[in-house]
Amino acid sequence: MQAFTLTLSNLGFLESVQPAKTWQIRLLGRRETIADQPTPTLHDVAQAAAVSTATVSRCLNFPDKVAPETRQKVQEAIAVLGYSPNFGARVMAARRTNTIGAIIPTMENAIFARGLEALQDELRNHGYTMLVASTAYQPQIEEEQIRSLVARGADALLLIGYHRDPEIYRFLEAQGVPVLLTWAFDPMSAHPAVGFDNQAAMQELAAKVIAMGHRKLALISADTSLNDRAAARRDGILKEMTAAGLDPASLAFEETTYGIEEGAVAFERLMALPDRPTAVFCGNDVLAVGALRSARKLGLSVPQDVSVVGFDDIELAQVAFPALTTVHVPHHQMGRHAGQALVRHLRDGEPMTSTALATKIILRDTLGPA
Amino acid sequence: MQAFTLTLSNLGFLESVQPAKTWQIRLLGRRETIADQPTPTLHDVAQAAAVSTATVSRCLNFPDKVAPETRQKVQEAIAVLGYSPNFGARVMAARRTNTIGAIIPTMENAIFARGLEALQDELRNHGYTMLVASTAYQPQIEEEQIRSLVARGADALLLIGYHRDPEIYRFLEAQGVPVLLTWAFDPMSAHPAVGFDNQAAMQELAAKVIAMGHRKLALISADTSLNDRAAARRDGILKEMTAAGLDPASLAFEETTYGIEEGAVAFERLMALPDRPTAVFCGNDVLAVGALRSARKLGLSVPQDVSVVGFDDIELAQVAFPALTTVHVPHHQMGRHAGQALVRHLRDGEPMTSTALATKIILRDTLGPA
DNA sequence: TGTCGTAATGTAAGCCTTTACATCTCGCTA
DNA sequence: TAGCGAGATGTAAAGGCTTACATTACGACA
Repeated sequence: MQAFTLTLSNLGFLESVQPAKTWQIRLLGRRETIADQPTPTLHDVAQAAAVSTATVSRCLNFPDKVAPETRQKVQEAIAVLGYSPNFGARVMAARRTNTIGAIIPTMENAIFARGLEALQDELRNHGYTMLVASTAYQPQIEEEQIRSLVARGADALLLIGYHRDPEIYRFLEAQGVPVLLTWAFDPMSAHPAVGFDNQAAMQELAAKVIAMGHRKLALISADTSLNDRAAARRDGILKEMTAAGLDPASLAFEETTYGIEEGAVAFERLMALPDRPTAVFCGNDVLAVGALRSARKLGLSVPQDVSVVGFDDIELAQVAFPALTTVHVPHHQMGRHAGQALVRHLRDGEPMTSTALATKIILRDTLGPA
Repeated sequence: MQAFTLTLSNLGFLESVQPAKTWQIRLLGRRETIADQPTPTLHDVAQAAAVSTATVSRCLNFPDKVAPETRQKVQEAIAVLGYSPNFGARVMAARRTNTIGAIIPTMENAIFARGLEALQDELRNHGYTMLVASTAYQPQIEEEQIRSLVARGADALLLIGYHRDPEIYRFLEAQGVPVLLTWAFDPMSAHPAVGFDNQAAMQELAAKVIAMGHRKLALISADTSLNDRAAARRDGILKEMTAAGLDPASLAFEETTYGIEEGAVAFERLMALPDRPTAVFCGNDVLAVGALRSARKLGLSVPQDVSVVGFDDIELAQVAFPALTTVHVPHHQMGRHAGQALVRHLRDGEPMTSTALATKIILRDTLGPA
């Protein structure tokens, strides 16, 4: 496209010509440059290269299927015209998009970032594009995003956790869009998932905490009615408390939204309790870091005065001071596995496989004896 | 779609019928459910509602333009069939997507997360969808993502920083896709941007640091050849050093990739220098937090033994210990402004407006006298 | 030299919407 | 009662690409 568009787009004066015209172009809906150059199409390329549209298309999609000299000509034409295939048309004709949509609750806090980056990497290597959308933990935004991504022809969707309106699963099935769930793993569910058992992981941590002599426990969690991971983690604690002969009802429970500030506030409330807990579980590291900050402010030392444990093992955890004891989630591995499952399903038609990954407790400096 | 697809998708036995057929369907490329239900189209809805496709389309796009009873009928048909408009076809016919693409260097570290969330929010409120892609700081992945998003018909693009192959800007202009740059602001550039002056901001911080008596300065930065923000920040320090009569060449300079670990390693190298710096600038908070961790490990106290300052003021900064002195970037405001500029341009045809936002130095606990 | 197979290329249908324009139906007005 | 305008709906073209199928060219083989 070099010479050609260079010339054109650098004729600076054109930019001030006929502003009204620019507006009209917009009304026409045709995407054109200010110089009224319509976006080149396959057809234009074909003409420029003196071949048929089919050949150009093949050049783009199956380069081996066309003779080297022809390919050469076509590529030149593409370069000269600055051609870029129209995705919409392409999708419509081919009925596939090589696109996978990932919908996550939030982009803040980097909770999902690492796994997603791994997923994108895996998908890219196989020619798929990943599109991300976030929902701010709001179910109705999630539904909107799901519909949007489906309408955009996503070949498959990656969603976080199990909990959502059954209606949505039905819609997805009606639309024939495969779904892979992640960040959770429920052996009882029929939906394929690549994740880990939130409940078991938290239970294991709870066992460790209780073994340290803690009897007065607390939990700062995200809204468990909307977030199945949070609920499962809570249940893990409750289960272990029961197993250890503790009254599950004695768990001091704070529900809040994710955020450092929120974690800090919840922690303060907990510390103001008459029968102050000696160990505070946090639904994730972000909340835990808030709790840590709050403890510092209250003049409580961790873990001498109170133990704090998190979940996720995001970078924050090792940077926090004191370094946070938490549950390590294999984010990277999870993203990779999910990508592989998706690709195998889409490309090779294999059934989507579920995988449960192991978590690991990382003992750092915030858990001590009661 | 309720009743109908409910029935169909719940006829569990269908799932085991003719697996070979499923494969064939995939070959055909037609997205169908296992029960061979082709995805319903506008046409199907029109038939079911006994109206024309135009009417259905109007129902979807301009509900007021159709009579209430007709609308009712159509909506029922849509529900019964589980219809979802085909985005590709829609884009092709309407030649607009109401989609804005945002391409960021990374999703890790939450550097861009906050601003993006604000952007998405703003766009959503005006009926636009934001699509995010990340580049892992690799120019050629960025180019790929740009082309991909353009091909997908993004009505506009939001990119980070100025620095990229001029060829790309030409391509974008040839395609008639407006671009808004952000996270940077260069009054000299012709490209519209909503951001802040990285150089001036860092220079201001440098002035503060030098005023504290520091003479031996160091900088841990991202690759300045690929990242104009990093380069501008470095230049801000150099400029202030010159202004203060310090030799800019005396700045101990460590280039590394972004990451806590990387920051830690670079900091260690710096501390091993014969003429150890007393103040270490970090290109961003992530690196700074790494430096802090490293200092702790080396037994150096901050800011008594060495001062450390960051840039960005992401959440990490206030959670770090000691709390990090850094430059506050108005992420949220930036996202909102960017969204507004984009919407005004796209919807009202206004020229894209540039905005320079103010940064602010946040004095916390990591900067002390030399 | 005629036939055949193969590789390269061309032709044209079809994918699903939107929308300009045409048509129809009413209820009014003159 | 004829004529008119407004509102509701229908008709059909267009939009850019892929791909099944048709065609062509050409070398090999009998």
